[in-house]
Amino acid sequence: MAKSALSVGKLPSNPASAQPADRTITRPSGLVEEVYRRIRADILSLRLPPETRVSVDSLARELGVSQTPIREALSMLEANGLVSKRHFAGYMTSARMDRAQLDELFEFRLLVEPYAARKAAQGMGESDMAALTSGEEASSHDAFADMDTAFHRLIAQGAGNHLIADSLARLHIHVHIFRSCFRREITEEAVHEHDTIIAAIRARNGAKAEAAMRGHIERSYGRLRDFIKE
Amino acid sequence: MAKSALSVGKLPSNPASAQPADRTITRPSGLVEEVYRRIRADILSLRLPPETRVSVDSLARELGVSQTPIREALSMLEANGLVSKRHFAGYMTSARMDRAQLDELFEFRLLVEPYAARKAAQGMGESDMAALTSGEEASSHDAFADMDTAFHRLIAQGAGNHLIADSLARLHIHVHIFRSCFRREITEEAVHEHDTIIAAIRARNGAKAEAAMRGHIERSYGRLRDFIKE
DNA sequence: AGATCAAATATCCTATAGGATTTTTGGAAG
DNA sequence: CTTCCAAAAATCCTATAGGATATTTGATCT
Repeated sequence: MAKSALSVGKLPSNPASAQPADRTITRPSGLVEEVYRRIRADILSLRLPPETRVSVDSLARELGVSQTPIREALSMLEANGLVSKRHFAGYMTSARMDRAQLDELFEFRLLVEPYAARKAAQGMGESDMAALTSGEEASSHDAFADMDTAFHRLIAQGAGNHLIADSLARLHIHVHIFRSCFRREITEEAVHEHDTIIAAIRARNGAKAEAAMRGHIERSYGRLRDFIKE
Repeated sequence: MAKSALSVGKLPSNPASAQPADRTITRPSGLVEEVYRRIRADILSLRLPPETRVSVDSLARELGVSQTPIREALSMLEANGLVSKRHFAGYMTSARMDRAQLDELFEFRLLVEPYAARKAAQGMGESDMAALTSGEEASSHDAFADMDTAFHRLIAQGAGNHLIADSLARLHIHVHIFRSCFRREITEEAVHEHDTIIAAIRARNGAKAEAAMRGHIERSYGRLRDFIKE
């Protein structure tokens, strides 16, 4: 994630990643980032399920730090839509997506991701293209979820537009949470669809990549929609 | 802006707005929100130009509050991409868009806004549609900038997808800042283009609205691009 | 004059404390 | 048994203080 004044929704990137032989001086980078990542990880892993109250005091005691950095981290999480705040009542993890939100989310993905796939097929770097993996070798649902996130992230980045990559990354967080609530999704189909997309991108076939991505998202929507009765 | 777990990028909405006869008890809503809006307004009005250092101490003295709420507000602004932080060095307003970022921004708008215009034409509410204004009666560049923001916001909301509305709103902030740096833009053309779009939407002509919006954004890009030599 | 380095200042980051508000608990009345 | 209300507990919100770091200033040397 390159520097970008427009790189809205700053998810503090892991400092230990993507720095092959960086000669920069080690910057402790502060407690806030660490607390941020900790809480964010807890939300993504459902250790903090949706609509769970998050107490500043409790977190301070649990993590052994004072309230100030925790409040800052929660403010950032709030700006990123992972928690919500009520005045004098504290923070709470956001509610799980309902049907209407799922619809909106996939409408947005359907608008942006096929376009991103086309552009990625046309201009993606060779190394990133080689790193694409369908998630076939995933050993668990959690492992597949992570590989799926990486798959879509790589393609979004391959489109060469930070705004596209960032907005899709932000949305994918909620897909991840939603999926984690229902562990019965069929991953085989998704793996096959991923393979089709990878093949189109490796062939530098933009139109085919776009169509394959569109189909993948539509089917993915169908697989997820059934989990909501409403 | 309706409540939405996905309503990422929470820009604390003005509490005095859009509450015609609300019977809810007055919630002071805290210093943080007020500080947030104050700093945000200062950035948008160029009272805090791009790449200006923002000192927590100075702000605390200037606003007469302690550092804690200011730090929280700045954390939110950072998550929204309006300021950036360097550890132990403080906050700084984000840099003005360069050519590459302008290109990415308008590529994104060109992808999303025409689609939003089509959907708005098909399903927009009558009252919102009546509120659409081209900005003809704007008396200054600043006034036109605000009306332009409202114009695009109404259409984005008319599309009925909070994710679309939110992401476009966030991007438009940067368009606003960019434009404010160069006050020589021709607004007459934009007004005319707005009128074309309004006519198409009022006629419930989705295809025409989409095309008109596409043309408007392309021309708007052309008008803004000239301000960057690089 | 320009560059270099050290001291002084300004600022940031985290911790702690006190007042204000919400939530919960417990008991009494219907 | 349920409902309602008051007191207690927990929690939040803001302010202030002290240690740590970056930035600036100013003097010295080449």
